[in-house]
Amino acid sequence: MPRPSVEAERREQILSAACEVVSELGFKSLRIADVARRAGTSSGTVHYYFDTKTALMRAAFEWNFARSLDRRRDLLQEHADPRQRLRAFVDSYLPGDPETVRAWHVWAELWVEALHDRDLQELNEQVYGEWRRLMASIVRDGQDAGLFRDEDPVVVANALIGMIDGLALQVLLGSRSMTLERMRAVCEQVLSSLTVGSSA
Amino acid sequence: MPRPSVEAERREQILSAACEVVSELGFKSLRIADVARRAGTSSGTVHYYFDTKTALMRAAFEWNFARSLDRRRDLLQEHADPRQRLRAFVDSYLPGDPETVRAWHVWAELWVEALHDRDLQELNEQVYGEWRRLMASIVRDGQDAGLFRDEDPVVVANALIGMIDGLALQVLLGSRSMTLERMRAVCEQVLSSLTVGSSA
DNA sequence: TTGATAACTGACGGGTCCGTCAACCATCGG
DNA sequence: CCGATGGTTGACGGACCCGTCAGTTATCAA
Repeated sequence: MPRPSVEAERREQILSAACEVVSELGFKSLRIADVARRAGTSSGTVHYYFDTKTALMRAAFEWNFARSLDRRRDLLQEHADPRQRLRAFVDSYLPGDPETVRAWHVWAELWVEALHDRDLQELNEQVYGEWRRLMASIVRDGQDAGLFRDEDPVVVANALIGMIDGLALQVLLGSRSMTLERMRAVCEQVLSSLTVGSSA
Repeated sequence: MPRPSVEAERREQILSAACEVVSELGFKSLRIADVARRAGTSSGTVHYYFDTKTALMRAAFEWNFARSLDRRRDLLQEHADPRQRLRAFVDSYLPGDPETVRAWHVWAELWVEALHDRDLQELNEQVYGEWRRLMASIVRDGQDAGLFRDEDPVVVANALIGMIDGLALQVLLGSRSMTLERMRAVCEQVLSSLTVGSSA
């Protein structure tokens, strides 16, 4: 057995680079050579770890998802109050810091790519399912504590997630009528209308 | 002056074909030759009307938008009651019939393309502005009639549009947990929570 | 009929880029 | 020191496709 395996970290480097390039150039314009350069290696090495461009992108999408979850795992433990937990959770999805923006970009590329790719649709299904599960469970906690209105938590979660997706997209597009701050305001408004005894 | 101008209708044919191909294959995989074949003409003719692929796509996006507006223009006159008007408007965006689905596909491709293209961002800004203006004005009508809660109409419109965008995307992705019917249910729920005196 | 122009065609040049491959390097066990 | 194996490299073949262009057809005015 020669040379201690560097496979894990090299894969990581390449996937991270791939996400960066996708975020900057888009899937359509991504070249293997770009990813290689960004990862500080050669195109041959990229192909050594990922047979095809498709395989690379699929792995990059999965990696992007895994990291998104990781970044939020602790967050859910930090707040005992479901209202604050929900707020913090939603807040973590606002496309503010560069890392979150990058993740959103990759995410958006996945969506459009998945429109014509069954495998990626399956991946989206898992991701979306996980996200919805987390959101619905927070809502349920809040309702059990008598803090949120008594609507179907799954419906509420779907509505919130859909809204966040749609708004984030507009923010990412640099819309002047939907800036980060305005998105934050809309979310605040909607969240506070979820809590009991606040019809205005 | 030779041969009566066929420019207008030929452009229309090509743009329509372009939207169909984009919807089926995605922007990334769209070939000029595909559009030509779909339009029943040659690649040379496509280039006769549109200098570059980029110009073709930009025009196709604009055309898609114009048609979307046309399809809904009458709809807003049909219902005197703002509640029904809002419901019909939202309903017209549900990705049910093939034409609406196709329009959504094109729309989604525009989004992702626009992430890296200032010109397309500007186009998105116009479209989104128009949509938001329509939606907000319905909400305002409803509030004036004392039918809707007294929240900022623009915030409500943004929230609704964001939600519709996000949900439609999941439906288009063939999500098992976000089907057309479930999207319809979520929209119903949210819309009815807008009307006064309905906290459940 | 003839010339002019709009509309159209499809072959092809040229650029791009994926994936392959032959060669190379580094590190280990024996 | 040697062979084996994991890891790496970059050149290149070949496929793909945009945009050009020389040539063709259709329609009109004179």
